[in-house]
Amino acid sequence: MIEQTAPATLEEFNQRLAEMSDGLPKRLRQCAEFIAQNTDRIAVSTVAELSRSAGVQPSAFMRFCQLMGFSGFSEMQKIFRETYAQKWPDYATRLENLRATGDDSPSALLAEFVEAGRLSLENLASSISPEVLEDAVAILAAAPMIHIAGFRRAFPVASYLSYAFEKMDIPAVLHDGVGKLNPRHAIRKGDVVIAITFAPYSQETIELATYARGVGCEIVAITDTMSSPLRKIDAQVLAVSEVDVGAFRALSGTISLAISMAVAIGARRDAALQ
Amino acid sequence: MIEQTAPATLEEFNQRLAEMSDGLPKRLRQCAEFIAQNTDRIAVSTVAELSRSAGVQPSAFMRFCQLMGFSGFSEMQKIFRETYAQKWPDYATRLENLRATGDDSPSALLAEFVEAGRLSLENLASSISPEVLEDAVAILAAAPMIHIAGFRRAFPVASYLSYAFEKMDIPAVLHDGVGKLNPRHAIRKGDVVIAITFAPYSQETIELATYARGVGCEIVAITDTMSSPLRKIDAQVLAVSEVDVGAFRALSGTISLAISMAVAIGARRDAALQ
DNA sequence: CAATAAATAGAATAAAAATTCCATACTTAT
DNA sequence: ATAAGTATGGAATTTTTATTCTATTTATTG
Repeated sequence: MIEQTAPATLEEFNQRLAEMSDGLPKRLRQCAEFIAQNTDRIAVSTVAELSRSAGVQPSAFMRFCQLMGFSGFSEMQKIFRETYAQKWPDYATRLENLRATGDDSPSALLAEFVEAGRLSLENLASSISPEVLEDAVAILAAAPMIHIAGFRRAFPVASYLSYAFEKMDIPAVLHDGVGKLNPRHAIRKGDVVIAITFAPYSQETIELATYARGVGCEIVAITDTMSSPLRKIDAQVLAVSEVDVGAFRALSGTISLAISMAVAIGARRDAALQ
Repeated sequence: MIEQTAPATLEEFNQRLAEMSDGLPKRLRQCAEFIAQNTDRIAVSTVAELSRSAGVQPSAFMRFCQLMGFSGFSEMQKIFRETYAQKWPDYATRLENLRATGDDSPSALLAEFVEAGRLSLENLASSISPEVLEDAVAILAAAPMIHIAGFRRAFPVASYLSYAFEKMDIPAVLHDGVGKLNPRHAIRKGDVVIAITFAPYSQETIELATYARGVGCEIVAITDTMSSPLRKIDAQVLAVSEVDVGAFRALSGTISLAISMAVAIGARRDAALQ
């Protein structure tokens, strides 16, 4: 055996695989070829599965792992599981570590939020179904009046929606709770309500949505995946799972979803006028 | 226990998770919440790893799997390992797919905003200097009172800051322009103003900041790189360059910066009390 | 065409992981 | 305040998975 150091990254792994695969005996070559074409399966398969798919014995596959420079299959699998896990790091643990090292500098925190934001955006891209979004936009584009409800940490999202609708001359009311006025009289049958709330769900939003549903309004909900009460009132639910940093979240995903929706509604209305 | 059929797809899984998570005892709720936010790690982790990250015992985690309708963890893991292969052509491709559904479809727009948000966050991470941020945090942590000014599209950021400060018991006032009252009388020497504005710069924010500077307040500005008027009044400037999509922007970078700053200030104050 | 080295298959063993079980702590209702 | 019913933590057990060993086959070379 010539090489001793194990590849530590995906790049090194591929390079190693390429260098190695000349002049390999039959079964080992089978392994190399199979892996080259199914690299992604390493993370989620067992030796037995992979070797069977490659048409070799488990022991042959083990020898292949060792030739690649790893002590065995588990060590090789590790780099693939970690590469995968990098995209979904465990924030609870990472914060724990950050605190442990005493590193609560503002820029370390910023890095956390940036990373959390990026993750939320990636989640969003894969979790929002085009159909559900399309339905929500269709409902809102047809609304004579849009009511926006979102308090506490959902309020920034609500206010940005309100800003966007104003810019595009779309009739919308932001229910902001100023003066503790009861806003219900403004909600009429046929209007549509955008309700934004996350656990712990704010009572005002739920009540407003429930009331509106009662008088025959459609509800578009921006909420989280877990047990949102808005699911129970037959709302069109857009689920966003934001990644928290400590007790706060960056809202990146939620705001992106909201603004996309607003712009899509604007475009839909413009089209309808022509 | 009422016997339920196990979810067979990701959608069914999420649905099940949502309907289940009401009235769950503590540990099982911890499992549910952890899994809701870390669904993708199921494929590449062991029960021991997941339960440790969720802060529960392996046996609790097993009970959770069974409540979800599976015979055990392995059966649950199976559906994630099987769908893994389809997810691997990952983020780039998913965005591609989202875009492919049509040029002005809501999901294509969403893809644009997601991408813009990611770019902004990357920019932010590399363009904010740790020293400047540190200075801003130091100034704000020492302030007897923080005034927050941000209107129009900066208002969501301002309101989120206000929310965060309230949560952490930090004295702060959001100058929101309700009732067009003149807020200046509330600004006293020694207070600090956070001014948030982007081109085209809103007059109210500039005026407020200028006035405050005049009476001896320090100013922390969140603004864009180009020739912001706030640079002229000797403010501590944090520059964010957001990427626009059409006439709108996703605000991801700005909000992430703001919330990190707020949390850092909170930590600094807590430390000072001990 | 031996003689030797390399490669392989399959069984045996070791290690790790999942799953179950049970004593104990906690809730809830009376 | 107490008993009945749940929920929990931790250890014990079972199952699965990785790894090693060895007899046998296949290739290589003088």
